[in-house]
Amino acid sequence: MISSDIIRGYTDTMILYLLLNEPSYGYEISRKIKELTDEKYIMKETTLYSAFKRMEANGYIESFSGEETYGKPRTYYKITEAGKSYYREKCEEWELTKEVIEKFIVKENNHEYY
Amino acid sequence: MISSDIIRGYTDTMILYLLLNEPSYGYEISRKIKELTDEKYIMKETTLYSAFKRMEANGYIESFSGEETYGKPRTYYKITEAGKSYYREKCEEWELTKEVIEKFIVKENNHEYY
DNA sequence: AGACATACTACATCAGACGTAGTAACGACA
DNA sequence: TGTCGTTACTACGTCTGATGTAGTATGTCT
Repeated sequence: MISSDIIRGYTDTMILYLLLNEPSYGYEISRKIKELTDEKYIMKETTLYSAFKRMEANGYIESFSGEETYGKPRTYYKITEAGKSYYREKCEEWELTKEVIEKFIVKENNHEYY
Repeated sequence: MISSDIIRGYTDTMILYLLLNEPSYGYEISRKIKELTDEKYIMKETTLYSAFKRMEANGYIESFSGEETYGKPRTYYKITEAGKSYYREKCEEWELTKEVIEKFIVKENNHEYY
């Protein structure tokens, strides 16, 4: 199980990735994250919905209400151009972050050497 | 430049890595991190020293005062067995975290496909 | 009727990273 | 002698993202 604090700063990226090709809504995104990660990461509802608010305020996503509903009426979100651009930045940043952190990580089978 | 919020949760790991083979102190660790990452990450003093406090409280490191000094007297830190064990856990966690996040990352040259 | 899935909102808390600021000892240099 | 640069910290406050707890509401399934 992953302590979600590590993921801090990448929840937005995860959501944006799932919005790249088509609009979606909270519950679906939540399910997709769970599936894609084989349940290794399950995003909390409050985390998800506060990410929506934050990202809409930042202009990365736009909401609209969908008609076809199962349960309560849904709010759909679509990614904006600013959102795509932000997503790309985060992907670049990730490569850098990974590079930095891995300087301080010893791979599993090498722990014996100290 | 890396926004340090991403690194959140791994500053302790970085410090522990540098303490694996020998005790060290604030300024030296700070320099080593800067060097190792080619200045891609520079740990802030406040971040570093509050990490020391936190980790000592958690029993991951132990402090002792060193004699040979240039400038003000130093506090040295050495890693404990609990610290080594925690470090190993963080390394494992990192592999998992990386795996999870990378499901949502598009590599640089593939951004054209959406 | 009650469980369960869907679809949220409100409010409070916590912790880690950071900003700002100040203290202090020593050497080097002018 | 003064002050600059390096070393070596401490104190305090702030910000933000993630989380906990709780509640509301609609529909389907049994």
